[in-house]
Amino acid sequence: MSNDPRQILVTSALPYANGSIHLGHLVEYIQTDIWVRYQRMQGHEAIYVCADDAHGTPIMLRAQQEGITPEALIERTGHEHRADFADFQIAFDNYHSTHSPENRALAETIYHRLNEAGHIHRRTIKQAYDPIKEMFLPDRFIKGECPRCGAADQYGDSCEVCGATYAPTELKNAVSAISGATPIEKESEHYFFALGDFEAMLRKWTRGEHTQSEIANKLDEWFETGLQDWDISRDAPYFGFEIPDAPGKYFYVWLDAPIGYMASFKHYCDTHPWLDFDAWWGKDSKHELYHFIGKDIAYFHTLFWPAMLHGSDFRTPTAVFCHGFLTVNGQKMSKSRGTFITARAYLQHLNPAYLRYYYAAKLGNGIEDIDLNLEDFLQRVNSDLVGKVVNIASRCAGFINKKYDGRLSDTVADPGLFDTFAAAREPIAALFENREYSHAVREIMALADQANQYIDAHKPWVLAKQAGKEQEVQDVCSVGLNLFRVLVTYLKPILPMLAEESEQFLNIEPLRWEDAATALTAHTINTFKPLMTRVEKDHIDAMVEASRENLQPAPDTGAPAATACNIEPVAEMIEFDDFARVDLRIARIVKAEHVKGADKLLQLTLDIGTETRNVFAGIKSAYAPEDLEGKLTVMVVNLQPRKMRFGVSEGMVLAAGPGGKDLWILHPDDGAEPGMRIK
RNA sequence: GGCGAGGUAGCUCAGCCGGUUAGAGCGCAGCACUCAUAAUGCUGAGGUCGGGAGUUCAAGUCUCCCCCUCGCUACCA
Repeated sequence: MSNDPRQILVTSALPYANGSIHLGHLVEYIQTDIWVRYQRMQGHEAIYVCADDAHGTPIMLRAQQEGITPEALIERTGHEHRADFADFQIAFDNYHSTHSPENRALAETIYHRLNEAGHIHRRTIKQAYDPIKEMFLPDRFIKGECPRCGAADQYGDSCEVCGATYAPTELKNAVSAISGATPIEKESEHYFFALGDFEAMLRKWTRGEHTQSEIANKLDEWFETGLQDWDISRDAPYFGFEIPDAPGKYFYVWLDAPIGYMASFKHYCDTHPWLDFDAWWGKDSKHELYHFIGKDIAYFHTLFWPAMLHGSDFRTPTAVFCHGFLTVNGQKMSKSRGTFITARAYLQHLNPAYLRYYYAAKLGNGIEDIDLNLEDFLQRVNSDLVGKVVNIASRCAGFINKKYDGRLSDTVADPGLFDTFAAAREPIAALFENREYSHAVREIMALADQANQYIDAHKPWVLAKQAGKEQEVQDVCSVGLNLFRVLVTYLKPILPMLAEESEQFLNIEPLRWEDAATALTAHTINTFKPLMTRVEKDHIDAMVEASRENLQPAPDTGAPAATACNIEPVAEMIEFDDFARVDLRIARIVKAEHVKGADKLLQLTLDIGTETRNVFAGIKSAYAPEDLEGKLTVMVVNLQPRKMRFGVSEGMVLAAGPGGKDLWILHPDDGAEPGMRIK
């Protein structure tokens, strides 16, 4: 493994400055960090940069909601993010912000170059506009009734009840989620990036082993669909960078976000003058550039981003590495289940090393999702790390410290076994290099088993009681500690803190990968202190409990739930006959149950006197099934049955409220009976 | 609906180009040991490899159909 030092620039995706880092984010940062630390241990120059993604409508609105400036918001979030990452030992060389002078300059440069080369087009488009807020509305900020199934409170792009997709303008009774006003259509000139100009280049690039095969497949699909122009401008008011010579037009947040990688590196160069920005980002750069991202943003990183770079005379990435999503206990992270766990909530209860190890033990180089099974997490960490690895040091150190003054033997008593351990550094290195961490961990733990078997076979505690066996005891324990040292070397990218404390214990310089090749002999170590304690079930439970949200879920992304106090305007007048067409009845909820796979639905069985109806109602967020059973409510009985994903809904129950927890179904006064018509 | 990934022991996962009685770790049971953070070692139980059909001398491993899970997507990036 004595290759020439490589120059490697590595990035993780930029977290959005609108929310906290959570366990899902950390999959990526831990994955990247392990890779970077591994490269550094190999003696390569690996520079790891990241930044907060600070622009866009959600940030602007969130700041307004809190009554602060966007700058203040992103400043605060930036501090929070940095602290979270630092505590998880994510070893960024530089952590910057997309709202920075470097990013502005680079975004402008790239834009100018693309524009001069004719890759920017201008076109007037129609968009929904909030006349009160005086701003254009992104799809997610328009709510209304689904044009297909009539479900209320749907976003402007798609219906979460029936799955229909549509333009925001098709939404019925649409309102701005920001002001509650009815959006109007308004024209505006937008700027587009002609992605199609780069099809040939992109086809070549994506075939060149710059992406995983799964992503390459996906790209083929996108090529077949055809590459569309990309809308890269947004109208004021917008928190971002104004487009040069285009007053009132701003770069779309996704335009300057990846440029943030460059900006962060540029900022780093300014304090590290021996680094030449152009040598890393220039068109003919020989250095390596890697982006670690989630599979959800592959489109941006494997199409837009290389095209933008290529079109503006910068280098393209060496590779883009995608990973899957995180599930907790086999399900999507959920606030009500307490599995939506922020980095900070985790840190308040558990050691970050546990999570780093567990993720490593599950991460491969594919794009499969990984599951954090909390029960498995506890057992795995305890038995592997505490029971196997740390135990090796623990069971040997006592003898060496007490009987031999901390002195290791002059020779390696079992060179064959040590060589087995040392020789593993090459295959394990290859696994780290290829991001096959789970495989690497398996190999390392297999070695740990061998080490324990060795100690068990030689039984120093028995020898210690026999006169004349002093040398053997020292030898066996010295071998054990040497094996431990090799294991720690291999685990160091994953567990830097454990490595550091072990280096202190072993009284050695920071371990490099090649140190695994040679043994420590005739060397004095320090007293052993427990290097890692067990995961306590109580702590996991406490973390989950603390993360469980019983109250109103906080608006974490997208549209703020600021509509609660907004009263919809009165709809247009109708005749009595129009109303009479709607057949409303008193119904008794005889059964209410969860719908497997549905996020928002409850399945209700309603007695309307003459028959029972099966109705799916989007009220799961507000009601538990058991609270509904037996109650009377009001339903529309002559609504066309609707085939839904989970079955046919034969009517609808009436409810009011903005959604989420704030949803209330109607109850008649005492005395009403199922089947009675409401008129 | 389309596409992608997946469905292998209780749990988490390996199984490359098809080839002997299907593996690992954890968990479980028994035994041993007591140096070690009740850690470790040995032994064992436990799987018709989602279901069905096919190709083959031979199929978790290839083909087709079906079922289930997850994700993306549905003119949106």
